[in-house]
Amino acid sequence: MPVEKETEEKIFEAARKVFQERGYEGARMQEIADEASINKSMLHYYYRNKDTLFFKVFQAGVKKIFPQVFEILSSDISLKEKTTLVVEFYHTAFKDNPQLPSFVIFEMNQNPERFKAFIAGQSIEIPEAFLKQVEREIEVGNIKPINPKQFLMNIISMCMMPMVARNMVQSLFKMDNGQYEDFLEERKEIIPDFIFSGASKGGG
Amino acid sequence: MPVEKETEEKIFEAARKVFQERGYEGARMQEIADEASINKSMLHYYYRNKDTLFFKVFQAGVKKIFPQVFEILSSDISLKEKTTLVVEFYHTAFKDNPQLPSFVIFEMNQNPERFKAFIAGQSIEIPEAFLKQVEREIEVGNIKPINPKQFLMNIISMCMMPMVARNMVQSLFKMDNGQYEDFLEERKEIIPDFIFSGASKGGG
DNA sequence: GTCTATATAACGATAGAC
DNA sequence: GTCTATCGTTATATAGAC
Repeated sequence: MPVEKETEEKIFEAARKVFQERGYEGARMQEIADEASINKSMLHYYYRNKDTLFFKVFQAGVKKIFPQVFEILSSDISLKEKTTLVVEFYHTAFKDNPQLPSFVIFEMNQNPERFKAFIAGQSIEIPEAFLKQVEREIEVGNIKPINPKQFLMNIISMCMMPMVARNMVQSLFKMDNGQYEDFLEERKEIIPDFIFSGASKGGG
Repeated sequence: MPVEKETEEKIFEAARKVFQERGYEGARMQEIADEASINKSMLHYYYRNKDTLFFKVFQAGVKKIFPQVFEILSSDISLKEKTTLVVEFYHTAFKDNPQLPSFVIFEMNQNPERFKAFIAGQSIEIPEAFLKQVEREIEVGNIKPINPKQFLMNIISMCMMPMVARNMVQSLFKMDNGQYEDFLEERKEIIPDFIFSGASKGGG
């Protein structure tokens, strides 16, 4: 059994946890080593320095947030079905590490230039097919006129904001962890309904 | 003219900028001093240490985000009017420092215990009157049944997410600063409409 | 590959002259 | 109040034995 691979993965997993919890600046190499139960020097042996290790973690994080959603958005199903699937994805994908969205968003704000190139390099791009589909649904008269990007923004916002601002909202709503998880679970049904029907009983 | 007050405020303003840009861990006392064009020792003379200075900045930030919104929410106007006012508030209040929401949310996630007491101490609390109003509107039949907290969460999400995740969204949508500001401006009208009418043309 | 020991640099904070 | 000089600590990173 190759011990190298095991240690390398242990380090990565520990780094993922610490970086997501504390951010790049707040993370300590020593804490990562402790979390992985290995010697601090091993971090440098496997991943030359803090920057390299961080970037691997960040990169993996981005790949967990975008590609699957973009795949749903470019698939050949109705707008309503897409919405439901996207909402469901965001409410299940981050159950094991709820801090991931917040981590990626914050680090993106810290260093926009650094990651613009990264996004451009990967095929991380809003699917043109989705934007066209929204426009078509408007022309046909199924939905009301709206900028397709605004439509998408509304969906993403309602999904991610409660995760990104979890501690703030949880404090304000005076909920414990269990109650907040129920709150999030409830949103899986509420959001698609809210998007397509709105709040008014009579409709638009 | 009392020079003390001037210097103290210059420091605070510089600290606000640097903390909001880099976060607590990323902020450097030297950078704050440079930003304020004063000697580094002055930071300690006026605000004992980094923690004290940070807390003052954070505290001021929280007070810019919540009280005014909660005042709107507890005022004696219709649900639709409240929604419009809240959306408008969030889209004008942070034009001078767009990073404020992101800053408060991130630092809240970093240290939840530390600020729960602070929130409890201040009268920062979801107005009971607002939640009751939503319930009443449901009973009367003006809006469809929904958990009032979910209703509020949807509004806040659609307002704040585009600011919090600005660099991420701006990269994905390939917008420059001007285009993104137009995008945000457009949301002032879109969000209230989206909330009360939804996307479907026929309504709910 | 894994350890101990240490180099090197940066940061927050203070002392003390003016 | 404001400055220079410096202390004490902690962080990343490396050298070198095993």
